[in-house]
Amino acid sequence: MDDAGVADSADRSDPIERGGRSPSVSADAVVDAAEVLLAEAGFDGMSVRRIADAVGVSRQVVYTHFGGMDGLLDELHRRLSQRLIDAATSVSEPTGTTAHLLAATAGYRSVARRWPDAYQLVFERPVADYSIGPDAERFGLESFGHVVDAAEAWLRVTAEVGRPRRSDAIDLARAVWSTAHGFVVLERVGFADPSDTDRLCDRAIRAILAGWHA
Amino acid sequence: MDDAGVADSADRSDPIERGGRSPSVSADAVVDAAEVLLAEAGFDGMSVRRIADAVGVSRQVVYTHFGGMDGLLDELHRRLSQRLIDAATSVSEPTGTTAHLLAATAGYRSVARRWPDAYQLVFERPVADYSIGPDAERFGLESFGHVVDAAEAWLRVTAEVGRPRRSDAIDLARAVWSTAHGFVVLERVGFADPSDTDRLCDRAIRAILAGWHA
DNA sequence: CAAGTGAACATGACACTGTCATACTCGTCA
DNA sequence: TGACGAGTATGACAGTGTCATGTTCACTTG
Repeated sequence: MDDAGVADSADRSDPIERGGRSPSVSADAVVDAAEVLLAEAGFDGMSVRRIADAVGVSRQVVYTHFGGMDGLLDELHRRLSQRLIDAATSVSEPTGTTAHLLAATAGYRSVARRWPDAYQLVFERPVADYSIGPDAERFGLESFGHVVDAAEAWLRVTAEVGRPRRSDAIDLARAVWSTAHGFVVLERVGFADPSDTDRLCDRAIRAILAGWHA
Repeated sequence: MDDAGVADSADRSDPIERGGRSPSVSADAVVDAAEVLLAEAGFDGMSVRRIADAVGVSRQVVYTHFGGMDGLLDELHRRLSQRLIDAATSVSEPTGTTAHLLAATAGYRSVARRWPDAYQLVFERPVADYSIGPDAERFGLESFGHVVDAAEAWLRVTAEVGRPRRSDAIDLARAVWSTAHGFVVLERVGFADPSDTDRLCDRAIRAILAGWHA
C-alpha cells in the first residue's frame, strides 16, 4: 500500500525516456495477462507469480512496471472502470425523456452483469489488503457526470417552470444511480431473480421520476 | 471450500454429544476473537494464526470447530447478518405509514455504517477464496421478509381499493430495499457525502412511494 | 476398576502468497 | 572504452490456509 516512488505507467507512452533503456516487456502485456487470469480464476487466482508465468517473465516485472500488486490493481481498476464508463455512456446523447434514463440505467446494469470482476473491483473491496489509489478513483466521478447530465436533461423537459437547478439534477442523478446500483447488489448476492430485475428496476425508477416533484 | 464432514456448530448446543468429549474451548470464543480482529485489522488481519493466538490455543481449534477458515467465515456471516436483521427490525411494528418505511431504511443504513465489516461480508465478497455457504444465506432472505411486511402494510393503508397483492408488496419492498442499498454502496465507495445521504435517501424513497401507483 | 474409544488440541510440514535485496544483462552516453 | 542505469532474474523472508501426525484426556464399556 506504499504508493511512494511508484512511477505512473501512464507517462510511459514514450518507450524511450530520459536515456533509459526501453522496456523489453510491455506493461500492457502484464495487465492483459492479469485480466485473463482474473476472468478465469478470480481475484484469488490472479497472483504475481501466475501473471509473470503467463507472460513468460519473472515476478520482478510486476514491481518494475507497477511497484507491486497494488499498483497493478490500480491499473486494472483504471482499465475496467473505463470499460464500465464506455459501456454506460455509449447509449446516446441525453434526450431528457424517461426512456433515455431507463435505457442508461439498464445499460449500466447489463455491463455490471457482463463484467462482474470489473464491477467488483470498482464498487467493492475484493482484495482485502488493497484499497484504491487516489488517481484511480476519478473514473467513478467522471461516470457520474454523465448521469447528472441525463438527469438535468430530464428535469429540463419535465419541469413546469424555469430552468432546473444543478443541485436538484445531482440529487435526482444520485437517486436514480443508487437505485440501479442497489438492484445490481441484490442481484449479485442472489436475493433477486435476475430475469425479473429489469422489469422491477424500470418500475422503481419510473416511480422515482413520477414522484420526484411531489 | 470443502463443507464435507464439517459438523454444523449450531447443533453443538448440548456440550455432551454422543459420548464425545465436551469441547474445552468454546466455539464462541473463537468467533469473538475473529470479530475483534476483524474490527481492528480488517479481513486481511483476521488470520487463523492470529485468531488462535488471541484465544490462546492452537490453529487446529479453528479446524475442529469450523472445518477451516471457510466455516468460520460462515459462522461470522451468520452472526453479523443477524446483527443487521436485529437492528433493522427493532424499529417497531409496521404501521403502514411512510414514516415507518423511512425509519426502517434509515436504521438499516445506519447499521451498515456502524458495522461496515458485517455489511461487507453479507453483501460483498471481501475474501477472494470464500463464497458463502448455503445455510448461511437464509438470513438475508429472512430479513427481506420484514421489508415485505412493511411494504404490504404501507400498500394496505394507501391503496385506494381492495387488499394489496402480495406480489406488489414484494415489488415495492425490493424497490425500497434496492434504493437503500444503493445509497449505502455509493457512500461506501466515497461517491456520496455521508452527511447528505440521509436526506437524499429519504427523498428518493418518498419519490418512489409517491410515484408507485402512477 | 481397568481398558478402550474417540474427540479436542498441539505441532511440524507443505505449497502458496507478496515483497525485497541482490546480482546480472545490456543499451545509452560521456 | 568505461561508467551509468533501467530492466530483468533469482533467492530469501515472513506471512497465509491446510493437512498429517502425535498427544492428552474425559467418557463409555467390558
